[in-house]
Amino acid sequence: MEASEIYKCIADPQRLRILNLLEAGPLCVCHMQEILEVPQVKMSKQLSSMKQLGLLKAHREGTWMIYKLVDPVEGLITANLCYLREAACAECNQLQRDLTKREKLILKVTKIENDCPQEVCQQITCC
Amino acid sequence: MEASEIYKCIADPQRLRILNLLEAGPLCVCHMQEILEVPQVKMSKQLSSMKQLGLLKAHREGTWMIYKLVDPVEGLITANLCYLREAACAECNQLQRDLTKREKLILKVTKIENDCPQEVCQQITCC
DNA sequence: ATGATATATACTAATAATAGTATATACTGT
DNA sequence: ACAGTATATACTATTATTAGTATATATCAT
Repeated sequence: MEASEIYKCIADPQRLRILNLLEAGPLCVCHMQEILEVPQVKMSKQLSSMKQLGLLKAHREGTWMIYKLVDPVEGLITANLCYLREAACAECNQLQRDLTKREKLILKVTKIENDCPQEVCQQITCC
Repeated sequence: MEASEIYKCIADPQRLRILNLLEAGPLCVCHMQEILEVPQVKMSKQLSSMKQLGLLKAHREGTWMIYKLVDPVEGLITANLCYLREAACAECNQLQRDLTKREKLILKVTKIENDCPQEVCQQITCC
């Protein structure tokens, strides 16, 4: 994959946030939507463009679609996320907040609502 | 500066190449033009957009305009150039070739033609 | 089969980015 | 003042990206 394609992808803050979330583990669309507070259409279109680009893959679990980063993760993505998580800019702080929000959400849907896609809830110790 | 602005900038291979060249030292417009083989208008417009963004600064030396990276160089730029110079993709290889071409050109204009902007030719041992 | 939930796609409108041509400016040497 | 070189800008045409609304598909529970 060419570098410019990757940069074009992460030049959109929303897409960068998606990659940031997924680097921490797979997530289903509706939960990403909830974390990022973005309309469904936009979410879906961005995910599909990233899938097409070869950064993400998806599979279905019931009515949920679970997205994850392809393995191995594109090095340029990893390197930049790593850099940004330490850096100081509005967008960088957002990435941290998103990860926190993700933790809380997974806990909620898993332990409290008991309604979590298997692959997502596996990330916490209860199941 | 927000990360997305920087990514939008380097998402254009041409602009990335400019940053790559300038990280090795200041250069005047016409020499960058020669190295990148790009029309004057395009060169000028890209430089001015990067200057406006706050990544570059310029000063005049006779009829030449010498561009350089602002100091300190934006960390995200440095980190990415560093990564890409080691990486393997068409654009990454191009960056290496550009640096070689830059060396040769500076040598030519300095030693052979004896017609080099002071700040540029300072980079080689002869003057 | 029907309704509910989650997700994707088609289509359109709106906006932004790029490229090209022509022209302008700044400086130098004569 | 004039010609030549280097660079920048204005304007226009073209193309790409994004956003929004409506609609379609897939799965599940009843």
